Amino acid sequence: MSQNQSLHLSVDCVVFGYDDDGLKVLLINQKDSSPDQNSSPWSQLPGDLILLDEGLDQAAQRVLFELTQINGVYLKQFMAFGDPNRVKDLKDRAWLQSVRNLPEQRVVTVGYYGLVSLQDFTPRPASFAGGAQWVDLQEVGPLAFDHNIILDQAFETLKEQLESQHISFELLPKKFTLTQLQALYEVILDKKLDKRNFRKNVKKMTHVVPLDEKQTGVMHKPAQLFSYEPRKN
Amino acid sequence: MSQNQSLHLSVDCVVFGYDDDGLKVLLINQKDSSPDQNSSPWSQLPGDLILLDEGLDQAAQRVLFELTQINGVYLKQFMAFGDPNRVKDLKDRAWLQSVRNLPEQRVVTVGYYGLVSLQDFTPRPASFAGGAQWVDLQEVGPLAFDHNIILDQAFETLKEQLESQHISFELLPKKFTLTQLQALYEVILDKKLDKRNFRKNVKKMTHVVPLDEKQTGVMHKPAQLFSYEPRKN
DNA sequence: AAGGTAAGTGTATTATTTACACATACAGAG
DNA sequence: CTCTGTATGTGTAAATAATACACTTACCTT
Repeated sequence: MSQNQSLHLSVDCVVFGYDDDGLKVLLINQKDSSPDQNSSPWSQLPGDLILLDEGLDQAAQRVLFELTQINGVYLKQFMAFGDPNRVKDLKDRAWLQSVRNLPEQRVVTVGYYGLVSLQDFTPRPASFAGGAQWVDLQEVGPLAFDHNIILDQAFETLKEQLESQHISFELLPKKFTLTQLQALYEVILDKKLDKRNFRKNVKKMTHVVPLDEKQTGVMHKPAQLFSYEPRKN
Repeated sequence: MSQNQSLHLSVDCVVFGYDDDGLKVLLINQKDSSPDQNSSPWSQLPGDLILLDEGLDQAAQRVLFELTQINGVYLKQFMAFGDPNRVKDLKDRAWLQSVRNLPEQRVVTVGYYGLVSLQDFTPRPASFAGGAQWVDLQEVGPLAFDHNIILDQAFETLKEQLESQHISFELLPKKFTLTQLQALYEVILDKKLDKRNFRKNVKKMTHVVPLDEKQTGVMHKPAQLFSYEPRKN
């Protein structure tokens, strides 16, 4: 208790996005502001230090918005990462020096995961010029810091909580077909599901309600559209 | 990014203990080192600031040992608590001033929950003179800071993870009867279970193995003893 | 009008969960 | 030694949930 035990605290957001093309994660590119050339620009999860007067959930929302212009998505804390050396790796030094007052200071981060429907993102936020991009989960390369670990852990948590929490609907357009819902489950759980049985289960979910509306413009029998109506209780 | 965004980080341990008498939680009493009398000594969860060179899990183990002499228990991170005002309450000021360099500094805490078998704690660590005590979950009063919230959240997490992780065995003596195991489940889940069905399920758990040993000194049919043998795989 | 495409639907089979009652082994009392 | 009290230990039938599986329908295109 004698010396100053202060450190930095950040939040990192693992935002999953889904469209018919598969499951993506939102990454940003570090601005290559380092003077020397030998450090290539890494991708990383959107994250930054929290402000001294904001709560954690609030910080996650703010940071995500500042870095990607994405607003109001479902963000849920899933784990804190506190390895004393998690930001000490050589590869990460140059960038830290360019953006932080105290680049050597230890940083503990709180991980959040979030979910968005890519269909509802039309058109994409202009600010994506800023370096944010949706990367297919299969194609994520090495990230800055320990962000690969954080991403893996977030995905594990997503799988576990998919059925218990009502998460899946955040990943779909507001109006969706049961086939879309099923495809989403299949991507996340990584296994094929039986169409009939799946639909039987959905019928039990009282918060998935059919709309008076059908798919249009498809060259097959148009599907019934559904929406998610969370009941407060 | 302009000003210093350092803050304090602590760990708090919610250690559950179980004996035939019920489910308890480990609390410590703040030493009443305040000069003025009008601040009564609060109970709190064992917790303290982390050191700058230790990991979070490591910090949890150390802090728990320093405050209660309890060593090597299963401790699992469950949530970070970061309300900017969580240590700003009037009731907590005096104590903070007596133990911290920067009593006004914001503290974010990472919650861990842990489990011990009270039967295996015979006799109790001498150091419990230091003010640690097992308090029946029903009888926990108001705690310092936001520790009631942390406790509730830990208990929720315990319930959820009881079956998926192999947690329950940490709460029992090394040799236990199936009736003890069942009673534990009933306390945590807060519902009665059917004896036969419960035993059927346990038979499926390959890591619960019968010993060549029976209960002695009981005035009824002695129960088979079991132990928990985690298989590495 | 015909062909291509995904939507939508029911039933039989199997596995899992639930409900339920009596014989057994020991300790203590008489 | 016998009797009584007490918690242990065990099986089966009924209900519920999970799985496997194939054909008709509605729309679009050519």
